[in-house]
Amino acid sequence: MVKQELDNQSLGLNLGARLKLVRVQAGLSQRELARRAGVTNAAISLIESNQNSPSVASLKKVLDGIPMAMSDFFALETPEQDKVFFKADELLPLAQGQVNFLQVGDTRKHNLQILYERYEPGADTGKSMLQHESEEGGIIVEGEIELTVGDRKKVLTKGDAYLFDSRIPHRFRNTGTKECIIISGCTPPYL
Amino acid sequence: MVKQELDNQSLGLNLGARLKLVRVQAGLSQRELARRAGVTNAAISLIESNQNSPSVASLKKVLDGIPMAMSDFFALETPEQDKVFFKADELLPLAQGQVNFLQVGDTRKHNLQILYERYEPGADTGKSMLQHESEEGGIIVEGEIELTVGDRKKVLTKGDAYLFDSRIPHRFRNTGTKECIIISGCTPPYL
DNA sequence: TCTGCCTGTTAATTAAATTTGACAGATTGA
DNA sequence: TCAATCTGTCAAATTTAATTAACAGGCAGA
Repeated sequence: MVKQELDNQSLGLNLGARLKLVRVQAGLSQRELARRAGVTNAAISLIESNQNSPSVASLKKVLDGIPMAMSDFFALETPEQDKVFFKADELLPLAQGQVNFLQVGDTRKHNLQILYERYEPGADTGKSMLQHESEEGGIIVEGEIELTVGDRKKVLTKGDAYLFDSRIPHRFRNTGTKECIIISGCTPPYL
Repeated sequence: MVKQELDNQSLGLNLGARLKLVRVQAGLSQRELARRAGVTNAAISLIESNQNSPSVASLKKVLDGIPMAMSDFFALETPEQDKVFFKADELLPLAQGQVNFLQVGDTRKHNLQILYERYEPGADTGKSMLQHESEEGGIIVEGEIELTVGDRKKVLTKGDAYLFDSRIPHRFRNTGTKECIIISGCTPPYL
């Protein structure tokens, strides 16, 4: 079986590209760096081609051979900056369980949070209503959801939508028998 | 067999202490962080007790559960800052082979480099003489070494010492039959 | 055109990280 | 006090990283 590149290039760090960048800028071959670092050249080859994710100890040894500090290494800019497009499997899981949230991109760099939300039948954001300093809205893509906002309550189905001030106590509950999928936005980001 | 703590706490990063610090400051238990990060609580326990060195991918997942950026994590100050005392096994290996150098501390934070140097019989820093913008000196602790500085050459034995301007071409060669141990200093740091 | 030496890659093995599934201690509420 | 639930730890099984030992391509010098 052919070895695959790691999913999502190790969760958004393009570790391989980063290492190759600093190695080449230091004017070192894989073998020369390996010798200085006390690891094998194969290890460096595999890291640079994103075929494995080195242990922190290994990466430290490698960077000591450059030499470069871990914090500087991870502070490096990479082509991943200002990412615009995201494959389905690149969305960041925020919650896992009966309620499932997948986030688009990095909220530390944006003022808008876009979520793919999945509620299993019976899933509920809880009796103690949510409240935060944001505005949020969304459109139901699949199934149905009972949404309570303040003293108003309504069951929304496929194609329906909502938009409200998140400071008003609110609650989502899947009262249907199928899973419910919602695409939503929130600003500023919550969660 | 009882599992040991990793040598030298993963080469000077106190990864376990760092992680515990940020986890506790985030008000999370090992299990809660594990759930958010999508790893097992055992993994976090082992990392915090320095019993393994996580892969970069794992550490990224864990920090995403905080959340915290890799660069910020490694930029954290730890009790390792301004380290004054070093156990024998905490010295940093710079060269491995016939010639063996162990460095005291981090030269990026100091202007003085202290080395434990070990030369096997026949070991030689090379015909192409060394030359760098420093001053260096040392004392022979064990065995004997032939030192050439410019046009002067001498065999030094236990208790003997040297001190010279490193801009003068120089060379160390173990002409004896036992290993030679030297403790040396160099400023500014070289290697 | 050879030989030698460099580059990076890769299959198979070894070593290590991660999960699974348990355990014991501490705390909370009935 | 008992049960339920939390805390962190750990041994065994599994998965993954790291090493070893090869390979092929490029390039310089004889």
